[in-house]
Amino acid sequence: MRNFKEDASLNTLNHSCAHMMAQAVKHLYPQAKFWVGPVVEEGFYYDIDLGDEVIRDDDLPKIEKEMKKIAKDGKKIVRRELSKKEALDMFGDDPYKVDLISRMDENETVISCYSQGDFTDLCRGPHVDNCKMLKNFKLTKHSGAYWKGDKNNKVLQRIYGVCLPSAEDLQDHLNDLEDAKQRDHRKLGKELEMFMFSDVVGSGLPMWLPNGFTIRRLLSDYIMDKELAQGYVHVMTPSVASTKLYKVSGHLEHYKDDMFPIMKREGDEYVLRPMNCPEHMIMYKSKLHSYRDLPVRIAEIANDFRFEAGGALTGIERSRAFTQNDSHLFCRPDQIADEIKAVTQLVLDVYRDFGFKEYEFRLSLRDKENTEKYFGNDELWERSEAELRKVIQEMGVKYYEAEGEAAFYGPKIDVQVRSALGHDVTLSTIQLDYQLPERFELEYVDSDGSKARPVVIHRAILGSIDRFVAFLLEETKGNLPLWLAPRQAVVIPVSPENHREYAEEVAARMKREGIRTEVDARNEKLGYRIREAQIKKIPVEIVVGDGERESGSVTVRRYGSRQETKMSLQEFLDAVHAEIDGKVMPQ
RNA sequence: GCCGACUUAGCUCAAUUGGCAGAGCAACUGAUUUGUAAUCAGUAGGUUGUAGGUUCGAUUCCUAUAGUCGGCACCA
Repeated sequence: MRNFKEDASLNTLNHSCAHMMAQAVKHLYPQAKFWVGPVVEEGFYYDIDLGDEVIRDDDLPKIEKEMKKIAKDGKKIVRRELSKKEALDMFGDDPYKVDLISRMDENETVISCYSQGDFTDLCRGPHVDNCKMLKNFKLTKHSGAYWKGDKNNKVLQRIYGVCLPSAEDLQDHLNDLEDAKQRDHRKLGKELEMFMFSDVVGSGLPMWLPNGFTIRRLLSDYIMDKELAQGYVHVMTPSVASTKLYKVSGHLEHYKDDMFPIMKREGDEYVLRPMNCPEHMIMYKSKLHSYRDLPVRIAEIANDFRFEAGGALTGIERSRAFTQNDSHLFCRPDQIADEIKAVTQLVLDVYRDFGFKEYEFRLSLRDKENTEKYFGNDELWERSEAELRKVIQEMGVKYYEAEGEAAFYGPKIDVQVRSALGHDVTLSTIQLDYQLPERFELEYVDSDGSKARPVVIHRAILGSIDRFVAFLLEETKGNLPLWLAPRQAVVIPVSPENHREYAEEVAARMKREGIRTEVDARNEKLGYRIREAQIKKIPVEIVVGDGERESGSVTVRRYGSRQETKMSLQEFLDAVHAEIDGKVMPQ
């Protein structure tokens, strides 16, 4: 997908188009006042104050029509540079522009504005020379957006659009967007019967159907095996806990409104747990640890519950009941670097196994201004941020830094991926935490016999299994690797009447060898049953008729291919086992 | 939670300005006995998300509510 922000010429084009849109909006809504209209990765938008009016779906075509008129009219676009005073004089009656101008540095910033016909707007530029270059645009969506991103502020009207050099480019781009919708995990999940929702069960509460559950089971086994090989131990803790626990951890204070409400019984208070770190802290504390025992790596495939805001729910990418592939590493300060490196390496290994190539490491730091969220002492924050930065640099992986993305208790290394719809979401996370050991008064006995405080590393590799499945479905378009496919093979007798017995025989052998196999001996034509198997994205289709039965062989066709290969049953089984064991990704 | 849109059969979608709610697929029944992406015929399937209201009459208009979708805010 194109990146309108990073491509310089697209950036200029879209920036200019944002202004042209503003001009059109001004023609149609004379009261309109404009905040900012930046270029973003998916195009441009402009935030507009329309007073009491709001933008509705049918308003976009009207604005587009006006924009077309302006583009056709083809006014020149003229740049002018202003002093701060001139700028304030010029835009003095517009509180939004005054807000922008007054925050500009008088000496360093050149304040510029661009004019086209009857419209002038403040802008850094650059712009194209003439409005007639802005003919191939489309307004894609609109929404309310809080002024300055603060929910206490007024809601402005935001209109999104894209502008491309040619009509063909624009059409291609719109087609790409349409294609992306086809691999939305919610669509694939429904079609392939992976999971479902019901408003009777409740919003944001996924139910995993047999196909989806099979994938979850396989993924859980996969990651637990990896963890076992690295010295993790697995535990299980309850999905409900006393609020006392979350008072100690600090979560109740920070996230009360994002948790399912408190349940009261027999004088006690309970919550559905939003995460499971505190339980692991308590487990660690249940016995005395020697410095020799560390690191202790406690892992759990844990169900957690968060009352996500209604507008945040997105299928199984973001739900109210989910399962974390969580772990807490209790280590000595001198072990931090090695542990984080091992975890980072595990992330890389896992992503390679699944063929993920498009992902970014993000060093998530605190926002120093936000002392409400990021409490604790500066020195500890600086130290832990520096530690993570050092390790990630030593690993030699590419990363970027993001302020204000840290957890309240410490900085993180997050691994970000982009969903089919373009959402930037966290898949894996590694978090360094000095706070929880403090709050839970964790200890180990050091080599000199004194009590010392361990450091905790929170980490999730698959992240939430739910979100991981969402991403996997989108990446593979539902064409899953053989080892993960819920239905691995279907055996189709050419004639249900004559070849059913042999088909059952082949399927029985495969099932005995652990291959998830079905027989499709329905009274339908072969072509029909092949088509169904393809639609269900079953990786292996086996056709058996007279020839196969007589020679004890099978004819194999793979998902997405039209090639048929006849081979002995044994040969076929060997190939399938090799592919499953090798966790081979589809090409 | 905020702004906007949507909700019709199991699924995907139709239904002129308010006038008897339809199609394809799936399901079921029968015929056909199949060699690589849809065999033919028939049957059944709905208080049009829910609750109110306007009207002689509401899928259509109004109000409330739930869910979904696109953004915004949030994301331990």
